[in-house]
Amino acid sequence: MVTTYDIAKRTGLNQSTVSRVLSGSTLVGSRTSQRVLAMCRQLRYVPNLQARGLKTQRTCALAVHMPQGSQTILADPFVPAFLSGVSLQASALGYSVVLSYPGAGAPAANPSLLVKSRLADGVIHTSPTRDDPVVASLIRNKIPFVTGRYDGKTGPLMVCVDIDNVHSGYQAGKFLVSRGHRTIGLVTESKESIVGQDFEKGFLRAMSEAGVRVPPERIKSVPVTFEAARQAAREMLSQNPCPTAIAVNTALTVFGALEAVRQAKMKVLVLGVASPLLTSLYPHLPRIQAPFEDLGRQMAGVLIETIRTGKAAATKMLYTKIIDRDETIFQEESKP
Amino acid sequence: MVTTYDIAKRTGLNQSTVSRVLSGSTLVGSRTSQRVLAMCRQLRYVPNLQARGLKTQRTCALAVHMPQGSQTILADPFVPAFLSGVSLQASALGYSVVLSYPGAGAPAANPSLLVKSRLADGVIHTSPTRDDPVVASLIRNKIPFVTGRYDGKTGPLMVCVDIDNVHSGYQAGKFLVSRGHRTIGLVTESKESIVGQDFEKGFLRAMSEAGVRVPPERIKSVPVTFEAARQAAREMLSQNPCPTAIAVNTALTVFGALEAVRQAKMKVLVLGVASPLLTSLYPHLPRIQAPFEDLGRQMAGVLIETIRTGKAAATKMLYTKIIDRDETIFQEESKP
DNA sequence: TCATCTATTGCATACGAATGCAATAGATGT
DNA sequence: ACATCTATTGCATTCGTATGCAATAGATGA
Repeated sequence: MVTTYDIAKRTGLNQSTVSRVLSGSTLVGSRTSQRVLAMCRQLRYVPNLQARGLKTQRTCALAVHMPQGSQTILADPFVPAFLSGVSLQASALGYSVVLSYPGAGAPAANPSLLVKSRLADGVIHTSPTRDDPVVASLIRNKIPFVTGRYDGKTGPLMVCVDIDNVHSGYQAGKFLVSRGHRTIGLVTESKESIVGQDFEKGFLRAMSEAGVRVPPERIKSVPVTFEAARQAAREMLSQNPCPTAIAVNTALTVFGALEAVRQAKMKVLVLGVASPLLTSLYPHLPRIQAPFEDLGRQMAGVLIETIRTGKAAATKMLYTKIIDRDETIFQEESKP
Repeated sequence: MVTTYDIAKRTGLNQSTVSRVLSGSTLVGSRTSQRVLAMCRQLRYVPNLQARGLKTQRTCALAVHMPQGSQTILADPFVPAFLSGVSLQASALGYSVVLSYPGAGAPAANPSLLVKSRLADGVIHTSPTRDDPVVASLIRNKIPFVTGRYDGKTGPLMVCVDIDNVHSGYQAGKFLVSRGHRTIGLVTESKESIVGQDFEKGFLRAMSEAGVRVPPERIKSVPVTFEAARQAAREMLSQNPCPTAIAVNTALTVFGALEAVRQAKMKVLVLGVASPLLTSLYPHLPRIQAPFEDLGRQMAGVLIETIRTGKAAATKMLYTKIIDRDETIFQEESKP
């Protein structure tokens, strides 16, 4: 392994000077600096980040804590897009990414431990649950972290970045109204989910603004499964009056609703959350596109800011778009 | 931060003794050992892995290098399942996981750099391309790594672990024959792909063993897109004789083939690679299940073995299963 | 020419854990 | 009681980098 001592020896300088060149200190003469950098390239010097971290007390790494329910998650376009966003932004800012998985052994299972054992400087925590013990632990240990919308206790180094689902529902509702629909059904994930609640809230606001009444039987909360969504949509389609459009708020349940419409052989528009597969299967369908990759980007950026400044960056909201035949409409015009 | 010195001070021992207790040395008295461990718990001691790594020259971390084509990848059930397997096995063996992404900045974009900068001890490299420069770099730098099937140059610390696609194709063909099919079409990914070639090879072997002739127009290689697969299947369905079954070798193209069958309103069996969505949409369809999570597990395990022993572990092959109405058949019986 | 000042560079040490070697304690034998 | 041996423990150093402080060079002024 090539160290700063090797560079120093070959250039006839002191290790400390080499170190200063590498950390961009202004205390070094430009000729010396050139010489050192040339030698570093020649010997293919790569800094030892463990040693650097030991000295500076920082790791320049972010831990990403993934939710466990692989079953739910696997069907989602969320993970790869999100991780890609996190990775790209992190590395653009000089940070690397470490994974944390519940169910794994220590310290990987516990993001607080990951930070305390100096494998990361902060944590990205996706989809917190109510009274999330992981969040509590992060606050207690004064660890910089960013999470989704969270109702519980907050901390001085905690930041929230999330997709605005109220806005998403509002946008969806407004879009359908603008397309002439007046009898609109809604299929959201179960009542316990904040995501689902928010979407419904926004949707209903759009309806009331448009003067459209939505009777309770036209709003169905279901578990996030294909079958549950299909059942719900099927029941809705047999109602009188039958909806001309159905809004759906997850990337999986869309397929259930579409199947119901298909089986019923009816012309009912399904507006759901985009996934690459949905685009492939129904390229002409309008859809709600959630910015998962950007969510990763923003979370990484905001977390690094928090780590660097030592105080929580500002909360951030991201907005969905409605995509219609490859044209983006309703992009941000109705953003609060 | 609580260090071994703090533990030493509070127990009246020397730091070296504390360190020995923590690393499980036999050179320590059991009473002393108890005392130290109790104090560690009391002070919530967490070892500083940067310091440990600096001294031991190891990081106990694996780098996972993900392929870039997010477009292809996003539709796949591969990423989340695979990462989950890697994470779980790695942490079970005391390792953590670092992400490497092409397109990211240094060192995250280059797994060799990740190892040289001491962020990981070895690399998991999924889906190598022909003459992969990343593989070449890993070999040149004598870095322990595991990758998929690879035809090019090999190295002393390189291990291959992959899903046996010849076997998968063979299994698929044999299954369809056992179900009475004799006119069978095949849709594989494009000719350049080793995965597709292998699948076809195995499939054809099964056909010839069964004495079934497959004319060239019943074998189609297509790009991995919904639309290309649909076209290919549609053409096949208009042939005379029309196939009674079509085998498809990716998790995305299945949907294209299914759509073609559906539009043609024909009763043709589509046997494709399983994904959670496929299971949701067509729960009763038999399907090829690829062990992505296990692939992650095995790759992590084999890599850690290679790191620990300093020489390449044995190459490993994993086998797909055919799932039929929640019963697994053809599991390993035809494994070479 | 000499004093003074600034721009560079070198020296020494610290970060926290691991480990070879020396030192000490207690146990054992005679 | 003494020597010898083994089981523990302590001491000192190392890993590679960063950084406060001291030292030196060259530049500037009078």
